[in-house]
Amino acid sequence: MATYKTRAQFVADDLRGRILGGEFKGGTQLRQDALARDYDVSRIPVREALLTLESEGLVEFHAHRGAFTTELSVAKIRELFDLRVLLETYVLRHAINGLTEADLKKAGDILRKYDQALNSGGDIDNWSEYNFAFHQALYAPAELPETLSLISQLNTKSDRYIRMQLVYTQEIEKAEQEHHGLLELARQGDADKACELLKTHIQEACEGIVALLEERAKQSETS
Amino acid sequence: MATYKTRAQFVADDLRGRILGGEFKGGTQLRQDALARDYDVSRIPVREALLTLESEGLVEFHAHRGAFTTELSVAKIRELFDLRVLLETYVLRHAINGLTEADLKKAGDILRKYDQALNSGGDIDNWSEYNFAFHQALYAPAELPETLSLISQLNTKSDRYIRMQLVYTQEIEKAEQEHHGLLELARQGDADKACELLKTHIQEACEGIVALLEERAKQSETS
DNA sequence: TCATTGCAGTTTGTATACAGTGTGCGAATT
DNA sequence: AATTCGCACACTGTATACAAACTGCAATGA
Repeated sequence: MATYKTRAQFVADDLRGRILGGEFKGGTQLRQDALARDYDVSRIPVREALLTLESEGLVEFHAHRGAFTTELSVAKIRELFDLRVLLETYVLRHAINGLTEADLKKAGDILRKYDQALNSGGDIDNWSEYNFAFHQALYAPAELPETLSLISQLNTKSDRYIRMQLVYTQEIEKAEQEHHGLLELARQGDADKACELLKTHIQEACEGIVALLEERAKQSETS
Repeated sequence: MATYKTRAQFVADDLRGRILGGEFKGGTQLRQDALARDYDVSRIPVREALLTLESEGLVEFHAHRGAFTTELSVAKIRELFDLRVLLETYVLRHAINGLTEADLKKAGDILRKYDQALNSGGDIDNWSEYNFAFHQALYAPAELPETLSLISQLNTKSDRYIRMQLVYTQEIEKAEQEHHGLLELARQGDADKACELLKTHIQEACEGIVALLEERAKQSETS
């Protein structure tokens, strides 16, 4: 969370993007030496970056065998999304109370920017950022930084799968509509309905991912 | 979470204990060189340990100025305890459904061991471990590993303050009684009452800590 | 007197170097 | 032919070494 950029942090940020972007499938070994050559740094900042990613749950260390990208089971994905429902409805409820015009405008601006990017054929990397930015903007007025940090953690862990779903299904438009709905309910101050919508928003994404994963599992069985 | 022990992990574990034990007050600088000499290792594992502790929220890095122990504001403490209520009642509810005799016995055993340690004048370090072990035993049957991990995070962040409260007030006996009550309600399968008790158990601890901190703030003002 | 600049000392962040441990392949044995 | 042993290689984990950056103090100037 430090505001400055060490080499280690640069590597961590870039590597996170590569993992979330799907460049490394689950369980692949990340060799420190190779990564060090990739980024033209020594292995020390690479190790530190890997440790950071370990704490984020994207990577696991094994004794004297180094770091491997993690892969989530369907059960864990379900658990993560259930947690997201629990925590995000919790903050949304808190946020809606103290929502100002400025907050609504900010969230609306992000949403509009995102609409534009979408219409002009924006790609997935941007989508993740916009999606996260919108949710954060909506949650920020709750002034619960620790909670937001937890939510951010959960998102990081599941982001790979969300992107996967977006690539293979056409869920983006639907998510977009739900975002507009969410913003409208927030504007009206209807916390119950907003939370209900948020809940189904998250749960449907989860089910989409699970369906996709199980279909894949079947395919690799028969092949 | 790797199961093996590198020097870095040893340092991290020990240092965590020292921070939580109150050896370093909030905001004190942790010099890598000094720690390296302390543990008779080079600065590399020390740095890695500090990075681990940073991800746990016990330490903060500042640009070219190294690591400092963090200090929580009253608002953040309240937020953390509110989160604990939310997450712990959530898992307790799930756990109570699938609770077996073996689970109850395990939790009971821990509680008994803890009673013994308490009667023979056990100290605070042990208390933290026992307390955590008891809660984990009670929550484990929920089979929600990610959730338990989040709860564990929250506990780590607030553990310093819990210990402080226990040192300065005589809350241990009360907590102990509540633990027994919790176990009994779990045995009866009364999720509602158990969650209610857990909620007040956590909230009262929070209020105790906040009262203590505010008293201290007043004292340092007048002095 | 107070602010500003420059320098020395200290500490971090990283590169290089090295020792220990796991891995995989081939030889030897049954 | 299959299994076990051993050796060479590869990679990790850590120590040492070095450069950049920050801190604090002293000297200078207004």
